[in-house]
Amino acid sequence: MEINVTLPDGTIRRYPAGTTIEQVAVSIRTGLKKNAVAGKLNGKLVDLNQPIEPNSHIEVVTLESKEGLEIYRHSTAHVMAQAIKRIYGDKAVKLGIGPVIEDGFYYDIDIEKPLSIDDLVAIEKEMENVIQENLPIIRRVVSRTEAIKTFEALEDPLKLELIRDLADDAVITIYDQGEFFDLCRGPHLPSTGRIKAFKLMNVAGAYWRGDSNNKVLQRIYGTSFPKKAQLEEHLHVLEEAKKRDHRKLGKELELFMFSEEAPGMPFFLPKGMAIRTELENFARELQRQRDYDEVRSPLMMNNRVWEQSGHWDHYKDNMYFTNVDETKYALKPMNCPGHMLIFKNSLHSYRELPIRISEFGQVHRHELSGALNGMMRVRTFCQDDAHLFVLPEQIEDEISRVISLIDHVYQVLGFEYKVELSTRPEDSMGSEELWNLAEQSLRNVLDKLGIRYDVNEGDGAFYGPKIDFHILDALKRNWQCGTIQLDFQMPEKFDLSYIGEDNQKHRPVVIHRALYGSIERFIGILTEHFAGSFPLWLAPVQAKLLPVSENYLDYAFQVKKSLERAGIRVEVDVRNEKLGYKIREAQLEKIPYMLVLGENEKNSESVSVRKRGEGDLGARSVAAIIEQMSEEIVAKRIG
RNA sequence: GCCGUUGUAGCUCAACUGGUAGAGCAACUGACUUGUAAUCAGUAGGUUGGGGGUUCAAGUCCUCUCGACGGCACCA
Repeated sequence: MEINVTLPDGTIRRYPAGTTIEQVAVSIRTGLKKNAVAGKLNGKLVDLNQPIEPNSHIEVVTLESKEGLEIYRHSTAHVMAQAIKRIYGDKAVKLGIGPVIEDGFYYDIDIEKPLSIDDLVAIEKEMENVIQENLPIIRRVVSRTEAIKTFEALEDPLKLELIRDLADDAVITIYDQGEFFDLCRGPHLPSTGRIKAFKLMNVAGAYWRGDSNNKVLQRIYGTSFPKKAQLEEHLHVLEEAKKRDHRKLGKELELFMFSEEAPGMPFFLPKGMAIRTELENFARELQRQRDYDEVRSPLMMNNRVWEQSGHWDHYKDNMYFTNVDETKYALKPMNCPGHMLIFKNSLHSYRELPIRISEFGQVHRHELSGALNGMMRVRTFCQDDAHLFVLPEQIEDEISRVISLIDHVYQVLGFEYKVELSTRPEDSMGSEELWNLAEQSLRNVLDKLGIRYDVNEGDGAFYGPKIDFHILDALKRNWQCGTIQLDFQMPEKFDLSYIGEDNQKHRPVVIHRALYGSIERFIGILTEHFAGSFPLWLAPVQAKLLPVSENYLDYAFQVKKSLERAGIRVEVDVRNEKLGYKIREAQLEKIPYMLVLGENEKNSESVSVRKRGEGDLGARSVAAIIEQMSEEIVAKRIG
């Protein structure tokens, strides 16, 4: 008997009943068999040896597709589990889950012996054996009782828990490969020999089922690729990321430091401070043009303010407290309450609105010790914060203005970005209608501006929904920076009002927003994005003067003065060293412009220009180089 | 916070199973007077993160503690 199936290109083919997906693949193109890892039967992923069904839609999944790669990696995870069981014993190793993740896979296992990186080598070796043996990977449907019996015999409580939680009507499948089998939905590669390039990366602790009340299992991370070259490339990218690590570069370039005396609290060194000041002034100027008023509020306020704002209820676990003359004070974790007090300091007419209050506000948040990470996750940081007090009918217009401001900032820095809308979280304040209204206004603005966005359910702030901006750095990593949050709660809590046209009191709406988010973190991101080679306008030292010998020091200081008068940050290498040596150092410091000064230059009021990334540009008059650099700085040109 | 790893000179790193802490760079001194990625010689630099313990003897072993790193959990 023959049956009809439809292929992705719409053609209908006839095959004998019982034909497998693999046989279909061969019939389409002989070369396809080599690349095929699984199939899709009516849109559902299945194994290659799955027989086709009458009148079904058939697709062959190859290694080139995302799904194909995931199957490939999933099977690699199984091979790893098998190798671990072979080495440490079937019953000594309890298997948790072993899913595919962004760049590879992991398997969570419960095993007495703490595994270290060194143990991974032995596991990799055994994996090679499993691959060499080229064991067929075979799907087997089992009944619930059969599954339970199987894993009871194995004494694996983790798998039993997973089985217990499967839906009543779930089809339970076990995949066999040689002596090894695992509870798994599949699909899988047809055999272990298909795996060509893999590497185990790391071991770490991880809570069973992601719950911190559960036991900690050992998680082994690995990755695999269809081709050796792809694995090499992946490892190379990881190397590159390591070289750009802002903690390493921050130390080498003397941007910032950390001390045991203040964990998670960065010290800005002069060079890092120069970058920070530039970033602040950039934002400051843009805000000045957009009618923001800059303020500064206290770092610490009476605890009753935080009780009033709701921070005490929703945020106290992350706050620092202290006593002042028997009164409880708290270090601010956010700037909003301070700005509410400023708004309340005077009476406001509807004519004044919108009022835009900005602050480079230093906040403190007690992050868990294990969460700290360089400048990326700290316990004190500066928010480029602002609160806009607006009339209800001004909401959408104000928000779109902020969006265009954020867009401008990211464009100048050369970042692509993605937008996310975060909605009401579980632990939220205020009525559902107000939340719905707030979420709707944010959607309206985004839709009106035609901005593509993802929705992040339940990820809003406790006082309101938000639009987050995620920038994409040079290594395509995602960082949440800018944010716009709509807030109907704070005005309520602080009883804010303005006098309307009708001479009555009305409640304003508050919009919280930040462009960089945390300046500390933003500098960390910029450091990695530019690999320490900051664009001229941000570079801590914009030009380094390199006198060829001590005889030209006087001339160097004269040129330095000229550059400084033009507002250029400049240093002179006064050391008694050879030119090559000075160049090497300046190069390692990633200085954008090196200006060499010797006899010729001194005689002609000029400098020899060596530009970062371009090399020797030849001589130029002092006036000309000032002109060139100033132009580049003002334009905020990137590289 | 949890699991694991880790901490040696300003920096980067050595010191076999317990047996006198060492190198390069940087710093300092001197010579050289330098032309596009490292001139030469010399000098100094340490309670091995901190406390306690085992031992004839501890950088090394045990224990407590602090920091950092890789994850997990958390991230208003």
